[in-house]
Amino acid sequence: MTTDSKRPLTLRDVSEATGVSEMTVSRVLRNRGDVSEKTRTKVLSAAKELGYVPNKIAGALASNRVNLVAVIIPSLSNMVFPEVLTGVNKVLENTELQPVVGVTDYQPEKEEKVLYEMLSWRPSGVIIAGLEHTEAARAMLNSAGIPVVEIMDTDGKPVDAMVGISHRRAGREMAKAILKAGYRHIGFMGTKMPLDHRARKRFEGFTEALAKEGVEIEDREFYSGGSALAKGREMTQAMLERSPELDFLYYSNDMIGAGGLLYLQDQGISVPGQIGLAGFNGVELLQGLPRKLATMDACRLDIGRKAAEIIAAQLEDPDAEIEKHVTLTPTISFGDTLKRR
Amino acid sequence: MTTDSKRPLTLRDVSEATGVSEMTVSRVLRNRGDVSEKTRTKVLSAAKELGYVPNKIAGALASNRVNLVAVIIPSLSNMVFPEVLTGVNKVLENTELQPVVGVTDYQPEKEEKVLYEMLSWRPSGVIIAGLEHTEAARAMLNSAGIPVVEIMDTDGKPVDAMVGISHRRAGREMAKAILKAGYRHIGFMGTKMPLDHRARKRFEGFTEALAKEGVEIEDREFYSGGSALAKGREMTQAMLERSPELDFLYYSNDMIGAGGLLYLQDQGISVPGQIGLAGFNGVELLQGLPRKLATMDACRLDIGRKAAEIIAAQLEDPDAEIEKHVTLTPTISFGDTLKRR
DNA sequence: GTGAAAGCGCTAACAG
DNA sequence: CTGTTAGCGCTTTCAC
Repeated sequence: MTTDSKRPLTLRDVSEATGVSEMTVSRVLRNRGDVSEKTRTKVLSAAKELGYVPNKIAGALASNRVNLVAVIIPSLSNMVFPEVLTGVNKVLENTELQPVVGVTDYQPEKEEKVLYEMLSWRPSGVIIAGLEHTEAARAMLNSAGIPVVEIMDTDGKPVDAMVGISHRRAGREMAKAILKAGYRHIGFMGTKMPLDHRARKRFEGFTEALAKEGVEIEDREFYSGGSALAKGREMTQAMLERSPELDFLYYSNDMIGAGGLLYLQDQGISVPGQIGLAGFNGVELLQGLPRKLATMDACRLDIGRKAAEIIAAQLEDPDAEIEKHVTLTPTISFGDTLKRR
Repeated sequence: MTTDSKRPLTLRDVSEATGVSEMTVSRVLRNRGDVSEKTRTKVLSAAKELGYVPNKIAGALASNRVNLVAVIIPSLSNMVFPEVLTGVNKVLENTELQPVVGVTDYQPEKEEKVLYEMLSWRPSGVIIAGLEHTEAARAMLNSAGIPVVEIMDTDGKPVDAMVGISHRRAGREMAKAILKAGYRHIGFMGTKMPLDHRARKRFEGFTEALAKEGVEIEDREFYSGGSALAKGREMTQAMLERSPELDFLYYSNDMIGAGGLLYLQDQGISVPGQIGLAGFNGVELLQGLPRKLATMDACRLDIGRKAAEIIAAQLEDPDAEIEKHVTLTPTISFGDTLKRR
């Protein structure tokens, strides 16, 4: 039976209960070294009986090994990072490693703080979103002496390794597809987030590719807070009332794009004939909407997976030859809202 | 400057760099006890200069204090738990405590494993979803000697404290509202998840309240995997083709409900006149859909907040009088898909 | 196959 | 205000 004593049990308790030395108990519990089958079962059953739970704090200190991987992301509330986490989990499940998540709310200072907190637990590796960090954060990553993978974005120089897509290129590709389909009067809607560097880079790539063909964005609007779907509706309505000449709307994420799509349908406006639409992300959630929004897959699952693989591989063999710059290529899906050519 | 040495710095390094004893350095870094302003600044600047990051592993072992709260939830991928986490975070941000998240995928064995892993880090408290756990898990929670709050559900007996809503009652209330509105031919759609006890309890409460008025569910369907929105469409179509006499559809979550709503609109079926609809959860995401689905708020943010408050209060003063059974009352919102009476 | 001793990096508890 | 001494619970290392 388990007892409800105040003090958690220690190896010593198990040792005393079995008459086996602490050392051997430790060996049994960790499956390390040879232990006779007899003592092994004795120890195991005693540990179970007593309800012994090992103290990883002490173990980590003594062995100087912490099987934790810090995963630092900006947000949990838009489905893209949870999906990255799923990818990370999938890979780490097959190892001794365990992810620990920290959230920064897109604030550099908070990122710095979260990173500091996490590093103080001496994790075995760090997976962190983005390539932009405070100088102090970069310094910490540099001197931590553990594998570091920066994820999501590859437009920049990583501290160590990076896995992601080029958001600049993603913006460019979408612009090209839109122009190729014949649209010329383009509006843009996105989040009001100066610190979302990836959205910024997509936007830059987008305008750059348009400019190359002599096209400029004719209207734009940014939002913050609230339900993205509703905001998409509102912004789309406002923009079309203001700029009725527009024939294409590019949204910085699929949720507001979906809101726009629903609005246009309500209005009986023909999509993609009269107006074309595109978003970004490939949100699976939206499958099932009356019409499929054109979008671009951000490879979130693969990013998480690959990042975890790099960490795991590097810990397994620090001298292994590992590809440290992984750029995935997002695929564009035309859906029902962007004419094909 | 920070150095890129292999070995992480220790207190001793800072001590040697300043000529101040380790103990005093420790005091400065933790803001504990009186230290002269002079040594204080000297230590602080040296620590910063060297890039010292404290080792919480060692600190925790020595002080027998770990400022971690284990938060164990079934899933990250449906927006309800991230929202609970947000509530937890909001409260813990104002304390020394830090949440660490574990995910169980709705599997009892995995829950047991995750719990074991987390307890082995000797957290200061546990917040865990649901009241149903394996016997071993319950034993661990019992003997951990730390505050435990079971969340989401209050239909059962908690190990220690609980915060949530009564899902049985939620199901009953919705049934009553539906009957009161005059609907009599009711179909049900939900996830195929024998282990989602809360969905099960809602269903039980629902059928029970119907039965009291002599009404039975006339058709039902369960799904698993895939995009909920799309599944909602498909299931709704299938069910209405099979059972055209239905005048109300009750969905176990808002996403499939929204899919159903979109399908009915496509078909030009009048809602809530010809058919009424209701979901569960109050997903903010869906604001912005052409019509608002009737639903019931699950109080997710409040649950997270309250649970964290209980943990924090209990740690601050173990003898404080704390309400350990908190039942929140979900409010029903009729939206545009359930006739009012 | 098993055990004894030493310490991981820090902090509690004292002593000055 | 500052320093000294003992551990925290485990694992490493070496001895048997």
